[in-house]
Amino acid sequence: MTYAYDVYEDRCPTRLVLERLADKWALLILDRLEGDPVRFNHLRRDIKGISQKVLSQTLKKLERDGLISRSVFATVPVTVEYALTPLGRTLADTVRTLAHWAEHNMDAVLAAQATYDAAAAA
Amino acid sequence: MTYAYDVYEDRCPTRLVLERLADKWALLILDRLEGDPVRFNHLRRDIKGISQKVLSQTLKKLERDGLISRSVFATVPVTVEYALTPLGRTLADTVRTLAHWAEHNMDAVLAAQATYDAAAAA
DNA sequence: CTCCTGAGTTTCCATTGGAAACCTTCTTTC
DNA sequence: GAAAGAAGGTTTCCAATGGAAACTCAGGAG
Repeated sequence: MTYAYDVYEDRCPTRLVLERLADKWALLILDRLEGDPVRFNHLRRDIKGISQKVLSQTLKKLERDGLISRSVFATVPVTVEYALTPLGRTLADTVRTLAHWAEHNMDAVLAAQATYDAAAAA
Repeated sequence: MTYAYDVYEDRCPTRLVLERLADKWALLILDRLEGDPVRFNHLRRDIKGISQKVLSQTLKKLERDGLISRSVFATVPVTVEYALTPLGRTLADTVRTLAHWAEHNMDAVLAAQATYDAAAAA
């Protein structure tokens, strides 16, 4: 089965979706949302280094694309929970693998960098 | 088994690797390099819309991290081939899944966007 | 001579990203 | 009753990144 879409094509709408996923913050957010829903400030604390602006922007884009859902609860102060949608859940395994690949292969990457830099300096 | 690295931590070196992978051009390049080695201008033509500057920069970074290899052949004009390294090959399945997820789910994403935009306009 | 190809580098401008301050509503603390 | 705090953002500003296009260099081909 072939698809009408081709991510190698400029101007294909899939490119826009790829740009959404090919973002370090988006990947970390999707990874973090596996499991129970998480509140805004909880995400902000867990994903160290993300700014509120970028977190807010990224959540909005992921919600628009149907990957996550946003639920508001009328508590005081108001509580907002984010969670993966069924569509977002289809990405969970892939995102987890990619986001954590670095943790498993960091030593190999560091060794490669050292070799490369040594050769470049020579 | 746990790892010394944690991609949720700011300042963890894995963050740098995640930033490398979380890039639309890097993903498309890695995906395209599955299979036989590919030359610079061939990549440029296949990955529509990439500029020479960004292609060159991205290839250099991926090479430094040990994910791809660069081979120069003394033809005229000189030929340069890029290929996945064994380390890069460990990412092949994940990258392919992520890069092509949009192709398989584009209709669902477009529907979600339409719903979101309609609700926002109301 | 001039043009063409492969593999880049350089230049320039527009968009994006991060840091930090600000906003709003309600509650608790002094 | 003034101030501070928590939740969930928005706004502002500057620096870094991204894309478009031109330029480089070497060696053929016409």
